[in-house]
Amino acid sequence: MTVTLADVAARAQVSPATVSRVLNGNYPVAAATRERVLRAVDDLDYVLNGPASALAAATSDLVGILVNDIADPFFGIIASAVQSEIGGPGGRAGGERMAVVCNTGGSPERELTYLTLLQRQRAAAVVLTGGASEDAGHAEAMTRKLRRLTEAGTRVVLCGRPPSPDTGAVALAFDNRGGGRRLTEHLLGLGHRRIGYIAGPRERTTTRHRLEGHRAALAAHGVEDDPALTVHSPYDRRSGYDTTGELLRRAPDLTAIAASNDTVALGACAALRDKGLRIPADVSVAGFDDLPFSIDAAPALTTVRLPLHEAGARAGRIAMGKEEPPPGGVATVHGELMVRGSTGGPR
Amino acid sequence: MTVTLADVAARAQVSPATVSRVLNGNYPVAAATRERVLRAVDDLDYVLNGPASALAAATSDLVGILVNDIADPFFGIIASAVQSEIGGPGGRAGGERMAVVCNTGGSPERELTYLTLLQRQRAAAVVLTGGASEDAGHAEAMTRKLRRLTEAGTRVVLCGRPPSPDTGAVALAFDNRGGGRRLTEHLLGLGHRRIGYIAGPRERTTTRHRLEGHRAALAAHGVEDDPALTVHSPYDRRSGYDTTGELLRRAPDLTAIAASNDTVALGACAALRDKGLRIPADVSVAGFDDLPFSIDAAPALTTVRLPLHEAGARAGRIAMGKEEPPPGGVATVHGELMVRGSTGGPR
DNA sequence: TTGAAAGCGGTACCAG
DNA sequence: CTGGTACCGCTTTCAA
Repeated sequence: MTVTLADVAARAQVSPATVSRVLNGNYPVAAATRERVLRAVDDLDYVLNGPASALAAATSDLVGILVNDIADPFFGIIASAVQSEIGGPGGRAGGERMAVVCNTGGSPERELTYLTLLQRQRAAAVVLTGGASEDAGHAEAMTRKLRRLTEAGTRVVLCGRPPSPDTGAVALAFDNRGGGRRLTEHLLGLGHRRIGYIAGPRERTTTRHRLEGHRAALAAHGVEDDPALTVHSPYDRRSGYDTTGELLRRAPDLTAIAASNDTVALGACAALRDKGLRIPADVSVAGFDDLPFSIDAAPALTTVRLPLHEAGARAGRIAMGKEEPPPGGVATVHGELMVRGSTGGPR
Repeated sequence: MTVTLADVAARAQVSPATVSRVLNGNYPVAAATRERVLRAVDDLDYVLNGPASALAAATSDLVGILVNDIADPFFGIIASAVQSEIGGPGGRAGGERMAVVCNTGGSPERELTYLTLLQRQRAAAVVLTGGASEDAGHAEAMTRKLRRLTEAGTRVVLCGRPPSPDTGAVALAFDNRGGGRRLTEHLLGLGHRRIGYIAGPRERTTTRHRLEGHRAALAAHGVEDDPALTVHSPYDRRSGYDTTGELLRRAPDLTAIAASNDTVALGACAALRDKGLRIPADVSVAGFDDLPFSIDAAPALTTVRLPLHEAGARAGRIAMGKEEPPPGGVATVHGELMVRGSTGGPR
C-alpha cells in the first residue's frame, strides 16, 4: 500500500534508523549511504509520515497563526510576514516547516478551539495576531490555555495584541492608545471640536485602547466627550457605512469622523459621499492601520500606519527562536501618523 | 509529564479503549461510563495527542487550503468560506476539524512543498484556490502530486482553478475567459477602440484566460489587437500603478484600460489620477473580481463580480463530502458584470 | 458494553 | 558510521 520508511530501508539495504538519519539530516551519515537512501526515496516516491514522526519525536513542524479575519488584509499582511520567517530549512524531516493560518472570525470560542487543536498537533509555535476579547471568562481561559502551551514547549507570540502576563507568551503589542490619541489630536489641531468616533466591536482590546487614546486627546484639549458622538461597530466596511448614518443622525453638526480602522473609515467615506457630503470639505475622516488600498479609496484619509509587515516578521523570528524576545517578553510597536489631506478644518 | 489517554483511563477506572471510544463518540458507551470518562478528561485537562491519533487512525482532521496571496482579499474571502463549511462536528476525536491555510505566494515550488507537507500530515482534504502556473514541468509535477493525494484518500478540490484531468480532483472553475470577454465588450460597446490591457503575471491560467477573453472581444468587433496595448503585471496594486505608466507612454491615445483584476485596476486608477487624468472622463477603467473595497477606491470601476464566497463554500462542502461533486467532477462558475459609471465613451 | 493487545510508522538511545 | 530495538500515544479488531 503506502510506502513506509522500512520499505525505503529495505531497498537501500540499510536499517530504518539510517534512513531516518538521512531524512532528518541531523546526524553523520556516509555520503555513499546517503546517496543510496535518497535514490531509494526517490524511486519509491516516499513521503514521510508526519503523524508518526511527530509522535515519535514528540514535536511537530507546525506553526499556527491565529487571525481574527482572514479576509482582512491587516491580518493577511501580518500572516504573510510571519510565514516568510517560518519557512526555509532548519525544521525536522525534509526541511520545511508548515505555517498554518487559522481564522477565528473574531470568535473567542473558535480561538480556544484552534489553540486546543494546535496543542493537539503539538505545534512548534503559535502566533496570535490582532486584538483580543476582553470577556473576563474568556480571558481567564486563554491565560490557562496559553500557559499550558508554553509549558508544553510551544513558543507563543502575541503580535498586535497586549501582553498576557504569567503565561510565558512573548508580546509585540501595538501602541493603539498612542495612535488613537495622535489621530484625534491631529483633528483637534485642525480646529475640529465635534468629532464622531466609530469604535470597534465591544470587549476588544484594540477597541478599548484606541478609544482611550481618542478620549485622552479630547480631555487634553478640554473638549467635551459627548456620548452621542461615539458608536460601536464591527471592523468591516458595511458596519462602518451603517454606523456613520447613525452618527450623522445623532449629531448632524459633527465636522470630523475618526474610525477605529481603515476598513471602517472606508465605509464611513462611502456613507458620507452617498449623503452628498464632501471629504474633507464637509467632514474630515481619519482611520487606522493604513492598509494598502485605503489611499486609493479615500485619498484624503488621515490614518496611523502600523508596521504590520515588520511586526509580523519579528514575531515569526521570535517564534522560530531566530531572534531573542524583547526584555521582559514585551515590546511595544508604534505607528506613524499619515496626514493626507484632512487638512481642512471644520466647515 | 503530559497526561495521556492511559492516565484518563486509570482515573476513570476504565480501559484506554473505552476512553478512546468516548472521545470519538462513534461507538456505543454506557452513559454512566461516559460521564466518568468525561469528568476524568476534565479533571486532568487532557488533550488528545493529534499525531498519535492520526497515526493510529491513518487519517487526520486537517484540511489544507492553498492560496496564492494571503494578503489579497480575493483569497481571504474564498478561504473563509471554505473554512466555515469545514468546521462543525463530524470530525474525529473531539469534534472540530482544522482548516489550515497555506500561503504559496504564487510560487509553484511552494505550492508543491505545501502539498507534500499536507500529504505528510495525511490531510483529509485539500482545496487549491486561484490561478495555476502553466509551466509545463510544474504542471506535470502537480498532476502527479494531485493524483497521489487522491489515491491516498485525500479529497482534492480546485476552486477558481481549471480542471486537472485524470487526477481525481474536483474542479470549480471560474469563467475567466467569458468574464474577460464581456468586460472588453462593454468598453467596446461604449465606443472605445484603443484599450490598454494590463494582463496578470505570465504563465498563469487566469492571466491567459482573461487575456483570451479580451482578445476574443476585440476580434469579434474587428478591432486591431495592438501588442503595444498589452502589458503584463503581477496581481498587486504597485505593479498596476507602474505598468499603467508604461502603457500611457506606449500609447498616449488610449481611452480605456482593462486590468486583470481589481487590485491592479486600483493601481491603474491611482496612476491615472497622479498624471492628472480623470476617470472615466479621460480614461475608462475596468477591473475584475469586484473586491469589497474596490467600489470605494474607484466608484467608476466596471468589473466582473465572481461569487467568491459561494464558490468557496461549495468547495468546502465538496471537500467534506457534504455535497456531491458536479457531474464529471467539473463545474464552471460564472461572474456577473458590474457596470458602474464607466459609462463615458472615448474622449 | 467493555477489556486486552496488536499494531500504526518513525525516532533515538545503546551497542558495535 | 550503522544496526537493533524499545518505545511514542492512540485506534481497533477480537473476545469476553
